Amino acid sequence: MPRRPQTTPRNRDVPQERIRATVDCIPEGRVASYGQVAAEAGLPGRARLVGRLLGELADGSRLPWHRVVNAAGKSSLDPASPSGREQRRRLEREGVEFRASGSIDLARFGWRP
DNA sequence: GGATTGACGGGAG
DNA sequence: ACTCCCGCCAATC
Repeated sequence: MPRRPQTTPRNRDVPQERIRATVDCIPEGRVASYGQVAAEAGLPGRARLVGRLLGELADGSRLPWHRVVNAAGKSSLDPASPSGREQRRRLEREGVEFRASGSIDLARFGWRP
């Protein structure tokens, strides 16, 4: 019987491509949670896959990775790290406001597809 | 090939 | 708001 390839290089990229495409859909000035991105990509419950993917993006990626935050409306990066500050800088430039606690009001800035 | 590790999430207490 | 716990699963030890 022909064996069903489980994790060949080709089909490994399918979920990743769906996630990429979804992140690319988040409009300026809006944020989406990892779980939301996963669900929109047709991969409910796979929030961690979104996080892993974004973590592996090359520096020059044009994907709007900064528009993805966790379900609490906060960045999952260390705010003091270069990428953490970059994320906030980019979001603020798009008009996203941060509370003193560092969280974002998802009711106002959350992406509603 | 088992155990650990996460840019996560939701529920319970 | 916070801790603990469990489900999730590809990558890495």
